[in-house]
This record gives sequence, C-alpha cells and structure tokens, in this order.
Amino acid sequence: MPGLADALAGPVLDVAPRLLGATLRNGDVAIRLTEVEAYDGQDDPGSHAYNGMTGRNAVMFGPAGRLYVYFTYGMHYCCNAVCGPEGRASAVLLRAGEVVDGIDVARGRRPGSTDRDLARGPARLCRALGIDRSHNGADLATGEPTLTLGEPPDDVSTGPRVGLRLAADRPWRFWVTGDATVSVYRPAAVRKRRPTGRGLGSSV
DNA sequence: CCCGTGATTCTCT
DNA sequence: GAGAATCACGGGC
Repeated sequence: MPGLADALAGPVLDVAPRLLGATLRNGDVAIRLTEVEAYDGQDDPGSHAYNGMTGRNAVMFGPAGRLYVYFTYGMHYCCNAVCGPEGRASAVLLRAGEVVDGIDVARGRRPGSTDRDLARGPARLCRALGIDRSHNGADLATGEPTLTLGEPPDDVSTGPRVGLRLAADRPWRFWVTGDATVSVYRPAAVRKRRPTGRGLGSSV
C-alpha cells in the first residue's frame, strides 16, 4: 500500500478532489473533509508561493504530505496539505468538514457554534481541531495531525475559490455536492484602508 | 452590511 | 531598517 506522500505527489488539481472524504485527525477530534481548494505554486497568482519561497511559505516547497499552517487576519489559522512534486510548492487548503469524532472537544473549542458550523470554514476547521502554528510542517502520514484518505464522494462540485482577488476565476474549489458543512461562498472583500495617522489633513 | 486583528511581505530609504 | 499595504476569515448587526 503506497504511502500518503505518494498519493499527494500528483498534480494538485488531481489530488484536491481526492481529499474529499478523507479524515483529518488531531488528538481526540476527527473531521471528514467536505470542501477543499487547490493552489498551484506555478503560474497561480492566488498562491502564497507565487512570488517564491519566504519564511512563511517554506513548507510548501518541501515534500508532499506535510501540513502548511499560516496565520491570517490577525486571528485565524488555516491549514493546507502540501501536494505535487517537491519544489512545485502546490497545496490544498482544507476549507471545511464534518466532525466525526471528538465532537465534545470540538464544541468546547468553538463555544456557541452549532454542530454544523464547527468546521465550516478554514479557520473554524483549524480551531475545532486545535491546529495552530506549532503544527506547521507536520508529517500528515505519521504526525499530529494525521490525514487518512477515504472513499471519495459520488458527487463533487467545483467552482471559484473563496476570498481571492487574484485569479478568482479559476474553478479550483471542490466540495461534496449538497453537504451541509460546506462553507458559505464569500467573494473577495474590498478592504477599507486602515487610517495611518500620517498624510491626512496636510495643507496643500 | 461592517470591521477587528496582527503577522507577513513589499517597497523605498 | 522603517513604514505601509495586504490578507486563502469570522462574527456581529
């Protein structure tokens, strides 16, 4: 039986839908993935790896089968499975899933959430699983967390990725058709510039 | 709809 | 090095 890394080493657009139905477990909590997004390190302006290796994205350039965790918006973690041949820097963002084990622990981490919303979105998924920066680079075959491939769903839908300004048209998001735990689509927000306190009100 | 939040990266010195 | 823009989001109204 081939290892997880081999299964993830193919082209990211082939690998991404294969992750639907897979189970991601961290300690007591396990989540069956229902929604993912592909990011290709090459010619994909939406990818963190597009402008080359940096301190943050270095794990993406390593071997397939590792977890790439990043922190964003000052409060959220999101996690990806690194795919493709080493150096290609492809990854699949794990966007949503259904809690299939350890639901009490997951509820404790997401107070006030309904069960359906526990892992309905990439940052919620990380929170429900207790994934943070310390898990960046973890080997998904043997480490914590662990990814186990499962039976792919019969009916998979595709559509544009969520929240990107760049390359938003690429239909590289994959989800289990009709599943209640798939996240709500939000187009990229046009963010208001934060006041800088400088350059305002200067005389002309 | 609106906005917090702060690490990370980019650009210019 | 410093300052500024960016950000693959979520919760509240």
